[in-house]
Amino acid sequence: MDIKFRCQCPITSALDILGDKWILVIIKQMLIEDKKTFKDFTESDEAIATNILASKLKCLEELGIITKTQLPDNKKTNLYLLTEKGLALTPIIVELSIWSDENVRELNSIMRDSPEIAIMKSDKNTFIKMIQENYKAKIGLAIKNDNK
Amino acid sequence: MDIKFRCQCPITSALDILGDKWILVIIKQMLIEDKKTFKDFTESDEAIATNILASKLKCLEELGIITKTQLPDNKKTNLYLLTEKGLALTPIIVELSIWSDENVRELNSIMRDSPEIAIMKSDKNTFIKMIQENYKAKIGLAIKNDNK
DNA sequence: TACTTTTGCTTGCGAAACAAAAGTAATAAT
DNA sequence: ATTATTACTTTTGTTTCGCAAGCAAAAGTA
Repeated sequence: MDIKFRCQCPITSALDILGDKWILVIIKQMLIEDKKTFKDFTESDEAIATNILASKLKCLEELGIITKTQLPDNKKTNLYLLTEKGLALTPIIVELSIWSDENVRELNSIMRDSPEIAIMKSDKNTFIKMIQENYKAKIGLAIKNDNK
Repeated sequence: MDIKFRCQCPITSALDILGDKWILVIIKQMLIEDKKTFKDFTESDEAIATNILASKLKCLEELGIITKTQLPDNKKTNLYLLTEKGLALTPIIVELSIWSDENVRELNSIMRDSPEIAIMKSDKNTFIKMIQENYKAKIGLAIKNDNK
């Protein structure tokens, strides 16, 4: 499962990792939809097939973008959590959000609006930090309490 | 060549358009590597196959992200240029650049550094505007002078 | 004017990625 | 002990990708 890089360009190299239909969707689900178990992901709106999910999670783990951990009192359920490298993708997710709001809505009639879009645009940096701090707080809880 | 949107999520909808191996690479080549003809693209480092290139250009045109125009004094060579919708992808390209510099370099030993990365990080917004203004100036020239 | 090259594609075919459904093995709940 | 849940794997397609070749129109050259 080794990544092949097409050339020396940093942007193209980023897309060698992120440039597919699912990787950034999975990151988004973890970051802002609170998904962290295999089952969480299978139940999302995007309806990813389980074989694709398994292979993408493995790939993300190998790249150091997520970690897979077991909880002490549950040997079945694995927790998939973003690393710092994964959290660092937040600005990209936010920019995708903004571009989509302004340029994709006209093409997708059923697209919902994000209520935070105005805040997001007016103060991008604090919004990014907010999402990241929020995520860190949540995974702290998840590990301590073993909650769903 | 109609796009199918997976769900109502704005981010996922953006990735229904941008989430593949080539779309953002082509945008990057136009935006910062000055590529604008079919031949320009085929000669790039990434070495895209011509059938993929043709289909992606068509798709981008249909989505209103690029335009295809002929020059008055050259009936053979088409010019592919970014629309405002395409130019609005600049922040995403810049964020990919930054994430790559910090997180992909360790995985791709042959990756080159961008000399502008420091400027990019220190003043993101002006850098984005600079790229966009630069592009607009260039296409103005290209249309007036019909230069290579 | 004829010829050669360039440009912008299309076609055909094999390989890889993606997708739907079913199956499995380990664990947890009843 | 039985059933359900979770996290996968396997199987069987389908779609996308990628290479090589081919081709037609326009442009350049003799």
